[in-house]
Amino acid sequence: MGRQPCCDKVGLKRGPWTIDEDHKLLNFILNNGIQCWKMVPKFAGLQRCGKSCRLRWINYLRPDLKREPLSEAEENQIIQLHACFGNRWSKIASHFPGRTDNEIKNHWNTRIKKRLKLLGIDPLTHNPIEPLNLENLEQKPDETIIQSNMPTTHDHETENSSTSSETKKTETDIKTDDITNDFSVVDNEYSNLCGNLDVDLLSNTTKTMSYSLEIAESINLSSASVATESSSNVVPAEGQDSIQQWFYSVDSLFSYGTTMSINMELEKTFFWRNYNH
DNA sequence: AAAAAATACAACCGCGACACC
DNA sequence: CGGTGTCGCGGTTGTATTTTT
Repeated sequence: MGRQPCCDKVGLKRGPWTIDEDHKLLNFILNNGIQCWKMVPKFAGLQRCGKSCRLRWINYLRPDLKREPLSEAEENQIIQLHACFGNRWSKIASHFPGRTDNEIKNHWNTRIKKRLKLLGIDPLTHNPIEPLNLENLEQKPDETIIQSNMPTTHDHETENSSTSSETKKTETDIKTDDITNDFSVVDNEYSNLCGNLDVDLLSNTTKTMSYSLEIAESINLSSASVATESSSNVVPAEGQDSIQQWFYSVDSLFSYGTTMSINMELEKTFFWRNYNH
């Protein structure tokens, strides 16, 4: 037995709203508020279903909506958030007061996707669009790929790298059995670290990650990607965030092209863990 | 100037989540 | 605890407008 439709569509009007309908709906909601959308059309005198009324209110009639077109700054922020959240439009829209998820979704589909393609970036994965590197595909599983892209403490010339790694391990209570790749760096090693870090590969291969943040630093990443199709499947472990959530939580600023820069707050020790689940 | 194609955006549809009974 | 109703979300479609041929 299938679910019943949300409303009886017989006799209900569809298609574009008229000015008169808008006035009725607007006046009703301003005077009575919203208790139950199903009841709204009935009491407002509209031949519409509640769902249609809700959509019209949210996307068009709400008094707090911004009417002006999305600015370039907003567009850039949408790209950044899309890299973090994927097609979770309501989540993205929640960062833009006065903007709707529908508006942002439409803007993405009609403009931003083209803009990214012109820049040579795949709007789905945020990866640079380039031919597949078969050599890379033939590489061994996760840890091999990541290790080749992730710096290790001996890549850096500091004297205390190893000690910081050991120190950090004692600060976590994650089961080490699951860990296939650990590293940590200290203070001013970030530029080296991130210059070699391929975030895209990491998001494809890393299921979960552990991190901690404290001191303001600025780092550069060699790849302009954080979120990918596969990374949308990331399942955060208890007490941890997915890679997308992590990048968002540190308020990253992406610039598209061959490099991506991120301004973030980092702890003295930046600790990255990779798991095979 | 007219037709065709492209674009932008409003609106609809189906589904999952959640609350309530 | 399962059934039912409502809401909200994301994908898709429809249509008005603009641009191109």
